[in-house]
Amino acid sequence: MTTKNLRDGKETCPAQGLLKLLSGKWKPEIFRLAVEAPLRFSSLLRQIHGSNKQTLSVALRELEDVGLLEKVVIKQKPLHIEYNLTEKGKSLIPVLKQLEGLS
Amino acid sequence: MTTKNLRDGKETCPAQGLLKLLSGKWKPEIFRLAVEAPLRFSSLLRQIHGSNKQTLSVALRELEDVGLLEKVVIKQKPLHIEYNLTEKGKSLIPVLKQLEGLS
DNA sequence: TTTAGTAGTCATATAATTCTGACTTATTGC
DNA sequence: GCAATAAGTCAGAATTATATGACTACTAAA
Repeated sequence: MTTKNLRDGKETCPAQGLLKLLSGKWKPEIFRLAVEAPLRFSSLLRQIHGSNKQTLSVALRELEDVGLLEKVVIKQKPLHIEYNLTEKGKSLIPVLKQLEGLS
Repeated sequence: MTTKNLRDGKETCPAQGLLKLLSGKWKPEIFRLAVEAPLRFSSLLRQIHGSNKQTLSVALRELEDVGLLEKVVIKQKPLHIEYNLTEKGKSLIPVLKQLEGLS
């Protein structure tokens, strides 16, 4: 799922755009971890097995682009960056909980 | 999204499996049409622009495999086949409506 | 038994996504 | 200035998903 595709806006199915927000191999997992605590890149890389920097980096940017996560730069000893859920991101939580309930 | 991937069952995110049910370029659209009325292959092909027999055929089979659609063979003049929502499929409707509400 | 309509399959080609490993940038402390 | 750490980017390879066009199977009516 490219950012281009995320934005091409030719959807005829109203829910499709929102399903796409979490489409891709790792975004649901990234989102779930973001619900639990603010994300940091290196920690994400350690927690998500089988993925890689490139893919996670792109996924984080796309989640940011669609307004589900926001990036916060923390100028500490070694540079730190946090990804936090936005309000829009938080609004998805109950829907995902409902989805879990259906399994 | 292959059937293999749909079934490999290595999810750590509880909602991911269900998000995958409707993953792929055409499944959300197929599902939406199935909510409106029973699906027929040739009609689907006419209604969904930009896709093709092969892809729709695979998507229908996957939706059937995960238990969202059921296939009904109707032995009429020319052979007819209908795809209908299962109970599981119907249970997804309110969740998708909620998703629409978030856009 | 030929023909027409529906619902596909198959082999192959193209496109999109994900992975790998080397390289880059920014910050702080020595 | 130099090393260490975090957070990436980049080019290219591998994998997965989607598209194209030719072909097949089944049914019923003529």
